[in-house]
Parts: sequence; C-alpha cells; structure tokens
Amino acid sequence: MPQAGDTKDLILDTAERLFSENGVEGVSLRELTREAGVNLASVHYHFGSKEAVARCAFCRRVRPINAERIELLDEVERDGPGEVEDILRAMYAPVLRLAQSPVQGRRFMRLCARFYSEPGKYLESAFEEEFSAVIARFKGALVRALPGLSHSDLRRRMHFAIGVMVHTMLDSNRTRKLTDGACDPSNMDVTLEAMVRFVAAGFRAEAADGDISQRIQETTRAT
Amino acid sequence: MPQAGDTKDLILDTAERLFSENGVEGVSLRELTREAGVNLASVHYHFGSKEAVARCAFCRRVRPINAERIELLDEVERDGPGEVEDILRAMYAPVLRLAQSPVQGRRFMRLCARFYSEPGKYLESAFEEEFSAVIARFKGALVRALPGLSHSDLRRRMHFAIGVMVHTMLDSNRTRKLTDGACDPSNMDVTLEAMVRFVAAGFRAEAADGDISQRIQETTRAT
DNA sequence: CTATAATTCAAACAAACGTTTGAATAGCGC
DNA sequence: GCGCTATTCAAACGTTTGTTTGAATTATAG
Repeated sequence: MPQAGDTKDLILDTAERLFSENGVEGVSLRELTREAGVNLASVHYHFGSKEAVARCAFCRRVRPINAERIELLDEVERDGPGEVEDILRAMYAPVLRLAQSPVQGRRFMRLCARFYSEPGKYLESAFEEEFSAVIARFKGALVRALPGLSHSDLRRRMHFAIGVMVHTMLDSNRTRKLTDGACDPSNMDVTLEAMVRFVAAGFRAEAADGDISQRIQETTRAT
Repeated sequence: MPQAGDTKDLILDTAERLFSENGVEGVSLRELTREAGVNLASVHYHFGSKEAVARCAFCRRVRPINAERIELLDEVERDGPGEVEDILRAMYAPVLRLAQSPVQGRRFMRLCARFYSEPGKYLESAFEEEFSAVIARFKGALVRALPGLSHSDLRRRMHFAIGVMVHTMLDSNRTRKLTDGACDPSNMDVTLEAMVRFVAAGFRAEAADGDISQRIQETTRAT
C-alpha cells in the first residue's frame, strides 16, 4: 500500500541517516537510493537536486528544535531575566533530548553538526536562515542575565558555548563507542547538566576584555 | 633553479592552503596541482596518494605544535601541579599563536579543525597517532590541578575544552570576515585569554556528577 | 472504461575524480 | 663524453559522480 509522499519520506529518512554517518559529500545518490529502496531518478523528481535533499532533511529536524528552544526561553524569561543555567538549558536541551530517541535522534545530531562544519555551500544559507533569529534571541537573553559582561565578551563566550554543543554533538558517536551501552537516556541528561554547569561557569567568569589585554602577553610568555 | 624537494614543498604548501579553505574532499588533485604549478602525476610520484598528501600536510604542522605544547606543560608543572589557566594556555597558545602568522598560520587552523570534523578515513588514524599522547599528558596535568574532580567529569570537561578550541579554529574565518581587519596579533591574544578564562571557570565549576565530589577552591568564586 | 496526470523505472548523459602509464627531460657520478 | 637514476610531463585509464531522458507504470477523474 504505497501512499502519497512515501518515496519522499523514504529519501529524507535515509538521507538523514547516511548523511549523518558519512557526511553529505560522502554519500552518493546511488547509495542513498539503493538504501532507501527507491529509484535513482526519484530524487530529482521530488527534490530537484542532491543539495535540496540535504537542506530539506536538515530543516525538517531543526525547525521544531528551534521552535522548542524559543518556547523554553520565553518561559524562562517570563518573570524578568532568567538564570544563565536556565537559558543554556533551553538552548541545549531540545537538541540533546532529541538524541535520546534511539531511532533517529542521535543520527540527526551528527547531521546537524556535520552541516555546520562541512565546507560546501550546501547549507551556508540554510544555517543562516534557520539559526540567525534563534541566536539573536538567546544573545539578548544572556545580555539581560549578565548585565556586567561587555558586548564583545558575550559574543565570544556565546561562540564558545556553541562550540561545546557542536563538539558534543559531533563526538557523540565516539563517546558512544566507548560507553558502548545501548541508548541510555540518563546518560544524556548527565551530559546536558555537565554542559550547562561548565558553560554557565564560563559565562560568569571574570572578563579579560580589551583594557587589560596588555598584561596578557607577559603572562603568556612568563618563563 | 629547481632544487630537490621543491615540488614536494610546493604541493604541501598548496595542499595546506586549499584543503583548509575547501576541505580535503572539496579539492581535486587537478585543482591542487594547477594552483601549485606542478604536474598532476607528481603528486603520486612524491606521495603515492591524495590521502598521503593530506596526512603529510597535517603532520608537518601539528608535530611542532604538539611538541611545543608538551614543552610548555613541562615548564608549568616543573614545581608541582600547575594552575588550570596555565595548563590551558599551554594547550591553546601554540595553535592559536600560529594563527597570528599572516602567511600560513590562519589557514592551518582551519585545516586542522577540518581534519577533525571530516568524515573519511583520511586521518582518523593520523589524529589518533598525533594527539593521543598529548591529550593523555594534559589529562594527567588537569587531574593533578583539580584533585576534587571525578574521572568522568574531567573527561567530559576536557571534551568541552577541545570543543571550544576546535570551534574557535573553525570559525576564525567568519570572525575574520566580521572584524574584517588584517591579521591583528593582539586580537588572537585576546581570544586566547578569553578562552582560557572561560574554560578554566568551566573546569572549576561545581561538578554535577553522581558523587558530588567536593567544593572547589573558594577563591575562584570570589565576587 | 477512457483519458489525463502523477510517479516510477532502466538507461544513458557529460563531467570530474584519483590513479597509472610510458616517453621525455634533467641531474649527477664516472 | 656516457650511463644511470630521479623527476617531469601529456595523455589516457577505469570509475564514479549528479543529472537527464523517455518510455513504462500507476493513480485519479470523468
């Protein structure tokens, strides 16, 4: 009983799985369609190009996640500025919690992280479109939560916070191999809390902004 | 006046530049050899394969860096356990300071970060070989500097620390586009110090592990 | 059932890939 | 000079890539 959109979803599901495992450039359309059990040409019939498949698979997952992020952040900030930990949890939790679902979640994390670090133009625009508003929203929340932090320091530390997240997502497979156990939900909760504490402490650290930057060089080269 | 090894170095230099800009898979050997001004076949004559070129270009830069890291860390730990900030500086400084050199440094950072996040087998072994000893050395130093931290928490936070570094390296180009100015040495010093403070605070944060290990030094949270 | 559109399919397309080949050239000891 | 090795070069190798094509098949509607 083949339903309408069946092929389309088969392609997207398989693309998400394979792209996350081997990267977009590392998967051929023949491999993808063979794995999905559909005809090679159906990719171009339904999507038009390989890049469109990648974008579509990416957006399909990332939009609900970013929507949940905004939703959680709104709740955190409902009664004045939120705590840094709560803001970070709103940022990290949706994407990490998706990773708990054994069937598709963990694979998407790698897809997302791969999209972030892959060279091509596959998604440079997609990332901009999907994330610019979310990032701006969280930056605003952190400005309110950390009024003493300079603008440049906040931007830098936000960068670090994203780095921690991306790296955790990318390396979830290696960590997985070590822990070896099946999908352990509590494990991800522990990881989330560890990330939140680590990054929150980083955000609250004393700033080393421009005015005292001259002292740094000596500190670095102290023999 | 063609000297011996001239072609080999030309290939390596160009590989470092192009691979860092477009990734290993994103650069063809024809593009590489055309840009380097050498013959296509000379790549296989001197290196044997494209993968070998990538590995060679990678190791050529990363070995002195890791050597300097160990050297700096030895100095930090010469009189007992070092401070977390000094350990992190020994870890971050060599790779970030290389980024100051306008000619090749910044490009290598992206190469290195790309190697870390690229799917293929190009370097999974190379990374293991070049970094396993260094990572173990720094992990030991951090264990001594943070005796209250559990083993699993330390491993996790070390993971975060690497994530901050990799992400900073990968995104140096975007930051570059924004700041737009030419290679500003002080800028990287500021970035280094910001990373050190951020990550050190993260390492010193109260652990969220099962066995709430203990309170860390109160001096850190002096507000 | 018939006609019309939507979808699937096998086959082929041109281009690009890493790699190999064998002759041509350069460098160097004798 | 000669002989030998190291290196360069243009050309082609076989494969794989994303994409296109046109006929076959299936679904939908009148």
